[in-house]
Amino acid sequence: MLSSETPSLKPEGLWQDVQPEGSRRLLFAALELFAARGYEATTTREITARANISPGALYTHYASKLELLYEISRTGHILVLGEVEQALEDATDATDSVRRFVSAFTRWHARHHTFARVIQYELHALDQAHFDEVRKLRRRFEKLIRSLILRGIANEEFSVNDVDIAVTAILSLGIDVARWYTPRSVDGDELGVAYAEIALRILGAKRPA
Amino acid sequence: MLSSETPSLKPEGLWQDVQPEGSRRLLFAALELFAARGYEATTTREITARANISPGALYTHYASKLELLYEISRTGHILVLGEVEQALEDATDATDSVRRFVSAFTRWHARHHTFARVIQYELHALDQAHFDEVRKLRRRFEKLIRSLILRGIANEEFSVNDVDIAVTAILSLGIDVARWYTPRSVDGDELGVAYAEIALRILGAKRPA
Amino acid sequence: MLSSETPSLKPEGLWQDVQPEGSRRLLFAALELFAARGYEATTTREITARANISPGALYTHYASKLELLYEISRTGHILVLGEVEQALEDATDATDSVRRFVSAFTRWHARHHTFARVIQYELHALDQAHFDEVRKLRRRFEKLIRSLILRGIANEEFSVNDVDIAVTAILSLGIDVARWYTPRSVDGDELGVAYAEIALRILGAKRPA
Amino acid sequence: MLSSETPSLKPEGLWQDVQPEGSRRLLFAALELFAARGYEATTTREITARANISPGALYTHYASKLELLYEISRTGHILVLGEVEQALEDATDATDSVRRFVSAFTRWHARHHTFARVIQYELHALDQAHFDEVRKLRRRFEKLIRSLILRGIANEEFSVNDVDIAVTAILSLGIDVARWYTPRSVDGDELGVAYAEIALRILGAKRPA
DNA sequence: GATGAATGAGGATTCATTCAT
DNA sequence: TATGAATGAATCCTCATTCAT
Repeated sequence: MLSSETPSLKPEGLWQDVQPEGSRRLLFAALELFAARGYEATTTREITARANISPGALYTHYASKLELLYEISRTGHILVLGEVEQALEDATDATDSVRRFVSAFTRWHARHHTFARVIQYELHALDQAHFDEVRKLRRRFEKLIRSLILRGIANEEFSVNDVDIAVTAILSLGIDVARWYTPRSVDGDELGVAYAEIALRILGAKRPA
Repeated sequence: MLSSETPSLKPEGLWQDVQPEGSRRLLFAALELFAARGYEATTTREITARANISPGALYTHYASKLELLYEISRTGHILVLGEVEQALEDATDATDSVRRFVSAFTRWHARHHTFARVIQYELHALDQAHFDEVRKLRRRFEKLIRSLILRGIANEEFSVNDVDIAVTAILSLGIDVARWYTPRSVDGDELGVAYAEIALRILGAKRPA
Repeated sequence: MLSSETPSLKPEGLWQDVQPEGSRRLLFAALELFAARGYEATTTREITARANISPGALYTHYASKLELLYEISRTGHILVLGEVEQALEDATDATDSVRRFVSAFTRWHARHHTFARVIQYELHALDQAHFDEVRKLRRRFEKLIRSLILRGIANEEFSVNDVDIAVTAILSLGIDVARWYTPRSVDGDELGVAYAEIALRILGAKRPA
Repeated sequence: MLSSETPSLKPEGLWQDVQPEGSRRLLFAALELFAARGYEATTTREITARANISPGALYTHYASKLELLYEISRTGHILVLGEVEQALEDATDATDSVRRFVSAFTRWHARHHTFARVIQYELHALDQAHFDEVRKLRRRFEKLIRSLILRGIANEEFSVNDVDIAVTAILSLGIDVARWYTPRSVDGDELGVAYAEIALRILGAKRPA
């Protein structure tokens, strides 16, 4: 029932170089199950069954169920970051940058809502060391959007009451997409565009259009 | 260690009429544990230990661990709804209404972030029937904010591109507070005020102040 | 097959005050299985089956399989020590004392060879903390026999080349009984008497008889 | 950490003709691990890792983990027997023979305490057929020392109450060395000499010196 | 011979729930 | 109502062994 409904737009080339194949299949299986049921509600047997390998074979590839979660979390964060950074490459002013950031960030969370659900809502299961690694990556999003906002304020492109709250709100909107999004609701691209517009409104951008 | 850190501002009178006392203590214990560890990662023994009763006694009060989650989810939703509805009582125009709605909704999620975490992120564990009950309650928030927005548009108080997306974004901001909020970050009241302002910007309100 | 062959002379009153009954039955079951197969080769399911309880019930009584081993080891050492100390109560000179020590020590290892096998050969499985506890008890045997030997030397009852080696050899003889003894070979009492005689010979006792 | 502490005086030429090298390395690896942790607590992966070969390669050399234990047990017994027999070659009377037997037997157990631990305490894991093979070898020690004692009694060199018990005690002392010996305690040669003396005392030898 | 991914039965332990007291 | 011993299915993980390469 899981596989048929949501064909799960796999990010192109996702984990394509993970070898051997069993390792890669485990990542995909765990990703979809963690997203659907949550980390603790997913059993290792469900994962291996979905990956078409025996129960024990999980451990020839990963040290534990938790390591699988960490690997997914880590690569997930790197993927979004990559997408956002790429979107920012040809940006002009702060307004354009924020638009690009928000639409890329939002679009990723919509398109890869399965993946996004895991990296946004299953981190609590990680142990401290792994959690800290992931947190470092997460901080980069915050720094990035904050610097764009500050630039826009300096330029007088934006008019913001409280920078911290603006940062939080803009990231929050994108992250929460993972919670409510289903492919039926909106197209990811459209949502990205609409959310970029919303972000600019939040920032009191002078020329939002 | 759980109890000391976050004194968990108990909503005044929360569950005050739940009898006998064991039932009430179980609700509080489960609430804090579900919030801290998640539903599946919490054991019934942890709950009963925290409630100072024997493991078996849970079942003299509730039919199952799941019923405890349902009871928490249900009352949680009713509480927010009550708070929001009360805030709307003396509202004037759509702008004032949205401000009241968003600041009440946000403030509740901040002050009762423990509670909010459970009702926003642990619903997946409910069975279909109970989930549907809760969903009915959740729909009321959506209907409420949507009607306010539509009124503001009709009044020409607001200027909105896509109503669905505006509804989603505004609720999203409030809900996501449960994920990131800690008492150290901001005061719940202030956050409510700031988020109300943000909501009005999202809606393109003519006189946001 | 285990239970029928060796009726396993239970030390009178052994664990008779252990409550509840499940705990006591587990001790007996584990004792016989650890003796017969070794700690690692014994499964918790074998133990619980022999104790006539369900697999999970082991953990209502003991924290782990290892704790069961520790409990057996600890009480075993205390039992031998008690028997030896009691035997020494009415001792006269060093010669008499050594005779009483060795015959009690040896007799215990023969009669309770099942028990003895566990406390002499399964200690390697204990963790450091528990092992240290048991080692403290073991040192008391060494101190005890050493003090008797030293007294006999001072009295000129004994004539010994190397006290350390004599201590080791005498304890060694008794301990090794656990390895080879079967009820068919010799009676425990007779063996005790014969080994006491051997010990006195080792010590070069003047009047061994 | 295992290898550094106890350089494990390898019996000269031990397994020197075992070919190919992987087979020999496996024997050494298994020997040290079985001695340190016990047979069941040792995994085949630990053995192959220590032997610097892949997990699967064990099975190109031996049919099973158990065969490795058997091979070690068998050769171990043959080695001690060889050493004892060689020591007896130039023996004169029964007194001299017992002295040579006991000191060789004891010295071997001390010097090769690692090896000795395996052949004395891990036999329980063998299957019946292999155990019987080993038992045949073990009987030869008993027969040998018994014949020496009987000769000494006939010669009136010795004065013994119970031959069976004397045989058992003397072998017992040597075997138990494997349990307690560490290179720090005593030198193997000295221990052999001291234990030979003790054996002669046990036998009531007329001229022990 | 050697590799290392894969197997699958079985290991200790957990845990929601039951039930005699 | 409450207890706490007991249940038994399920959990994560291990491990001797196999086998395609």
